[in-house]
Amino acid sequence: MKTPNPARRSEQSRRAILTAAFDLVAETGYAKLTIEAIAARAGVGKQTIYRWWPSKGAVFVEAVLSMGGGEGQDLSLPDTGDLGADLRQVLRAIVDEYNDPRLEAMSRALNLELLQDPSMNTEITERVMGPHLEATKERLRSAQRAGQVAADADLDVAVELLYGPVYHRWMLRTAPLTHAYADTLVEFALGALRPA
Amino acid sequence: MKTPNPARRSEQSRRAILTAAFDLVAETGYAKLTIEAIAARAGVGKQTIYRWWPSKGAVFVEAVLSMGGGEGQDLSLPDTGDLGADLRQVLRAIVDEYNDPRLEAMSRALNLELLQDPSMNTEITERVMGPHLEATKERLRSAQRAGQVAADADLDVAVELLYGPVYHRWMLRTAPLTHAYADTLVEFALGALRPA
Amino acid sequence: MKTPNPARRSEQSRRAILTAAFDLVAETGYAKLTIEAIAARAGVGKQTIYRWWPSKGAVFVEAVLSMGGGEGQDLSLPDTGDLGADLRQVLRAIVDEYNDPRLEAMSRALNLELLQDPSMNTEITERVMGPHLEATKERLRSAQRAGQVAADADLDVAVELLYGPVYHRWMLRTAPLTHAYADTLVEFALGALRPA
Amino acid sequence: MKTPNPARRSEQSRRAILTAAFDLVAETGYAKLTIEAIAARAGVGKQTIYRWWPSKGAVFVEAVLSMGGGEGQDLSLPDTGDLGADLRQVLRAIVDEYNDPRLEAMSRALNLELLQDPSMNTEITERVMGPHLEATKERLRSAQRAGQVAADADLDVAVELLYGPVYHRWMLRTAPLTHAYADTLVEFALGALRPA
DNA sequence: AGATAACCGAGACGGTACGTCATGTCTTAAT
DNA sequence: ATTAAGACATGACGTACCGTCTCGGTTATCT
Repeated sequence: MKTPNPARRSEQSRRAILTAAFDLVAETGYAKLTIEAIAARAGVGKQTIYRWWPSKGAVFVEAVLSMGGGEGQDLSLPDTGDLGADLRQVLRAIVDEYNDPRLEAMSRALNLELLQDPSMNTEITERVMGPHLEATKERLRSAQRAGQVAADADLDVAVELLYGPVYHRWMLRTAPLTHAYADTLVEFALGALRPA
Repeated sequence: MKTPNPARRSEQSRRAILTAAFDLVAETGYAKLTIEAIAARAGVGKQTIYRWWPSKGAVFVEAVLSMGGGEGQDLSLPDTGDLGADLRQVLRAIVDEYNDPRLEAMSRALNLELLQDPSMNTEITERVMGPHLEATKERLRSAQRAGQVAADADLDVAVELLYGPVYHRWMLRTAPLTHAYADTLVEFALGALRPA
Repeated sequence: MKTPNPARRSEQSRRAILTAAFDLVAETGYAKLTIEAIAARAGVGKQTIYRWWPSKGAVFVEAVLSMGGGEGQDLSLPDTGDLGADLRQVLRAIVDEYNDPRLEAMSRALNLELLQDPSMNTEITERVMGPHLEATKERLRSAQRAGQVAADADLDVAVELLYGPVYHRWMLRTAPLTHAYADTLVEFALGALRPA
Repeated sequence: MKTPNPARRSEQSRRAILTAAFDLVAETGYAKLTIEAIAARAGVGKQTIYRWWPSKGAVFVEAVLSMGGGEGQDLSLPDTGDLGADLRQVLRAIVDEYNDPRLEAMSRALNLELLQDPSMNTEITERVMGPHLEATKERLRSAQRAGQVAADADLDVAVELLYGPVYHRWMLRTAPLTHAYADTLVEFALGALRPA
């Protein structure tokens, strides 16, 4: 198994493959996504996929990254001074995303890959979810400076306090994800984080 | 396709299938679990599996339920009067479970199935995870009666406040799951839930 | 690799495969014969072919045997008492076969398989060509009894003296295969075999 | 597709390719000979092969011609005056060649190519086998002049009478190729060819 | 001497077929 | 009627080569 030379790589094929993968998931679902289908749809030989990606999961993750927004955008949270309002806005947006079937399917697929292939973990966590978590942490840091959040609060945990419950409810479908739920969560979080 | 008659079902085959499925996951991982492998290991015809279960996920879930503890046991939390201590004990136990490779693999498989097959959701959520959530809710209700938790707190959300973060951290592997982390979580939760 | 159980074998699939293989060679030539094409044409899974035959060559040979006349027929040469006339008739018939594009293609394929796969040799030699050689030897034996052939002549070699040259000329295409050529050959052979 | 300019052809690459092809057949057999393997072994780009040869068969034939003796040598048969002795010597040598695994493999490959690719026929027949046949014909012609062979005998057929049977027996493996067999063949041939 | 072609090595590309694996359906014999 | 056994059509897997197609890097002529 010799390693291919990236300099000679066909950018056209690369894009065709990512587009095909992304569209196929949107159209038929991740379960029916196959390397053969991607290759056929992209008008590409299977080997071209196997040459550059280790698994269909890797193709999909890269497709999501390069299609869905990409990495160049600004993910930072609003900072109006009203921490509660700002967090409510973000959590409501997340709830909305989970309620959008299209985005929900992508999220489902991403999490599935996370579970299936540990080697994929870093890729997904750091590049897809990480930035959002980091941005939220930044907003909390700002609030900390403003004295709205306890100075000694562990902000990594604080972020999980906000997102963990939504994630839990989404994964387990224990109850519907509503704006009211988002608001309740923010209220709880503020209670937990408030300075002594 | 006629529905089979459960009265004539071979209990011996049923047990052999569940045992085989459980052991195979433990030995080779859920990814390599196949109907054919289960049938071969159990010394059973493939049809016997297809006759009684809709998918390999269903076999696995039933295997986990019947092997791993089952449903007959008492899941209720300790109630020493010290809510913080009781919750810490539970969260630490959960953290320990996630750190046990054997149990972690099972949890992984269960969540994977959850993501893959929506029809499996009720089964898994209600029978595997539900009881734990319910027991925790019960303990919180007791604390509520004791005035340690705000009377108007939404206990469903309160439970998620405890488990959501651990779950989030486990799934995303953002940071190690430690007892200290469990304790921090309990502290935050108590802050969020304390009466006004 | 477990050996399959011939009792459960589908006779219908077997015939469909052999027919498909035979027809495909006739239509597109042996070079383009693939297992996939046979399976597709026969409406059969590839595995069903791999289960029962070791190679496409084996399928083809069995196809030729079961289609092209089969083994049940009488291959014995005419015995009019005039050895020369009888042999001329046979050699002319062989020359005609080699000149028939359809039969020539089959012969080509058979000989190709012979060269390619030594394990196929016995099968082809004994079941396809052997009977003809044996029948010819039988006719020569009769001539030997009639005193038309030297009593001590090695009949195996005698048979090769007749067929070897035609075969050589056909394979190497050194010159056209005509009835006159067949006659010349018989004349030479009679000269070589005549009693002292 | 423009025709390349032979003047600029790299002699070094040509030799490397032929050597690689020849050695690969000797080492792994003709069946496993691929253009890619030749190119890799020769340290040559695939295109260089495709530029100068129409098929791997053509490469191989040229390799055999340029490696195995070549065309410059004297193939003429001994002419001691004793036709039988001279022919026996030649046929025994041929039998020995067929019994040498190395040479046998080459012969196998050559005949396989003959069968597979009609366009290769002239090349192989005329350049590899033709000279031997012609030399033998020349020896017979000499014998004809000496009155040891019938004046009206068709010498093309006479040559086939000698080589056809050996070839037949080799291809079909109907019986072992021995010196005794070679001698018998010569005896038969002399009987067939003797003047009336 | 400098330009400019051709060939060269390397190897990526779209394809086709390979031989294997698992799916879910089916048939058979036995219990 | 259920079972163990396993053949079947289907479809995807990951690999091997095919023959074509760029790429830069040498030659080797031809201005």
